[in-house]
Amino acid sequence: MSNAPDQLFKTLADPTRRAIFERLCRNGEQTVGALTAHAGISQPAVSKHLAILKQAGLVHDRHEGRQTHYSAQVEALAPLIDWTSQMAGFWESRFDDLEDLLRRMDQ
Amino acid sequence: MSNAPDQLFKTLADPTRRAIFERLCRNGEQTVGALTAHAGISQPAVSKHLAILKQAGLVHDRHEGRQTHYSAQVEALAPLIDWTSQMAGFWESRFDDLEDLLRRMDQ
DNA sequence: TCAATCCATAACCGCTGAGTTATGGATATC
DNA sequence: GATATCCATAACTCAGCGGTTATGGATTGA
Repeated sequence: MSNAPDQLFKTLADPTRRAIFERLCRNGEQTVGALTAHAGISQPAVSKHLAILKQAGLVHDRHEGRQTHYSAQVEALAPLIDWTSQMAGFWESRFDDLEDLLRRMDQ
Repeated sequence: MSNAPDQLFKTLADPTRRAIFERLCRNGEQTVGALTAHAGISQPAVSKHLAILKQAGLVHDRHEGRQTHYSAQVEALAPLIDWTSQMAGFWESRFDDLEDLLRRMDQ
């Protein structure tokens, strides 16, 4: 089982899949048919992308008759933000260590 | 040529490559040999990962004799932060009346 | 100078994954 | 009930990518 940022990065690495997610973020809930109309690929391909996005928690599906409505779950991006700020934090703390070292050397 | 977030996502999607980047963030500048010692893969594989990280602007290399020192460039993560906050922003603004109207007109 | 070390590149290989077409189940429409 | 539509899954293909070994250039040390 992969950790959260790993799955998020892999899921969002594909441009087509990211475009679908972006569209759901911009325009809100969409049916598979509407998404397929703009994706430039076949309907099964879109369904597969949606399944992967759902697996990553990035989208939510709602069944209504024979259509399925998908919507973005932006909260799922949280581990990505965490990872990024953690990396920046490591870098910053190293900088702080250097600053601290230089300050002590100065005395 | 792919846009910035696309290259970042693809580069960071590989766990081995991301581990190398994380190590550089945590521990600062490292030689290829030091990175290879912890990566669990061959030295050429590490060099290839570093080349891809460099291509994405995520690392910087410094040649010193026969060794090459690599260091993380956390600033390169900026487009990732931008993209994430943009997605969150779209999600927020979907409750705006004008955007909602435009969305329904588009369908 | 000769040998050893460090790293990058080349050439190759197996697997993953994104796309396709085919199909079927479920729902809507006639 | 018959037909059409929406979507998901199955089966398959093919390119790209991450790994390997082989090799060589550059630098260091004996």
